[in-house]
Amino acid sequence: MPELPEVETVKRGLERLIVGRTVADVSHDWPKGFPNSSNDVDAFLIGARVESVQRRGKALVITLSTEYSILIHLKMTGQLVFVPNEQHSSKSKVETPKLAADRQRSTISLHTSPDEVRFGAGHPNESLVGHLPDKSTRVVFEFVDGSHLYFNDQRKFGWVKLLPSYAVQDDPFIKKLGPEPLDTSFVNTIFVQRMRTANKRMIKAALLDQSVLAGVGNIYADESLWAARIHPTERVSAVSDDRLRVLYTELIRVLKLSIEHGGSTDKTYVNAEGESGSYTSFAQVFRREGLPCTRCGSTIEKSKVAGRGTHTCPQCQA
DNA sequence: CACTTGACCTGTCCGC
DNA sequence: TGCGGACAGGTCAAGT
Repeated sequence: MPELPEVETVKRGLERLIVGRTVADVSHDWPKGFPNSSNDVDAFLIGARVESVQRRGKALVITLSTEYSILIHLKMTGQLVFVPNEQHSSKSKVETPKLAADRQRSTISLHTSPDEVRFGAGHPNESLVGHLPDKSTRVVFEFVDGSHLYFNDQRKFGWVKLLPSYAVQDDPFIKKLGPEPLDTSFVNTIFVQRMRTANKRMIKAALLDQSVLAGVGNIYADESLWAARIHPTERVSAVSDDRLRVLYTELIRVLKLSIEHGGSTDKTYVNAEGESGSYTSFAQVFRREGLPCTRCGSTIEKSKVAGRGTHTCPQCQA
């Protein structure tokens, strides 16, 4: 369930790994891979050089030298995995430590949230790279040097679009997104303003609304509300500016903390090669129902708010 | 207008 | 061991 920090992590990885590479071939035998475009796709992709990788909310924008851009949304189970050329040619060889290290660095995990690791919804990192493409692979980009970028999506909720670069900002999905929480211009007064536009709604619903602000999903909504001691069902209108500013601070803190951890999976996951799971989640409430609140010891509860699984401390967020 | 529900999907887990 | 059903959650569309 990639949210802002996970997508940001992927963006940074892709920036390092695919910018400057030239597309040699693309296979996209999938309705949501480049819909509404048939043979044109190849014309604008093949031979195109990757100019930049950007993130907008939970979406990725890959800008190409053909003045076309690829817009990608990972939704729940999307992954983008880069596999360098050596992976294929060395498949049957005994893997050297150096090769193993290269492989670790080249793997970008989209299954970045702690629960994904814990509950095994994703591929274990160590076995993923050597076995691609697999049955969840929807789109494959091959670069001229023989490396590949795989778009995998178990549940097919995600999508990949190709559109002229000038049209990205007018794409319906991009167009309705609110401001980026981590922009330097997104100060606490802006946050309060944005939240007030959803004043009548439950505060969790407001946080999740991508048009209020972009990038917050279920995990960081729960985590930031817990940190700010605000109950998810509280109406925004019932929360003072002061408390909203606290929420702002906690939200930014949680998002940045997660990015520092490589997008909410810690290094255990990325470095999972042969190392047993000494993984520890930084999450304070998310998927911790039945466990003690780290702040007061009360038992974390799970309920449904705005149609989503919601985790709260009955004491701290009373 | 605000909110809920269902749809989109598939893999996993739980209870019988 | 198998099987049905609940569940996961980002986003959109339709219904209340």
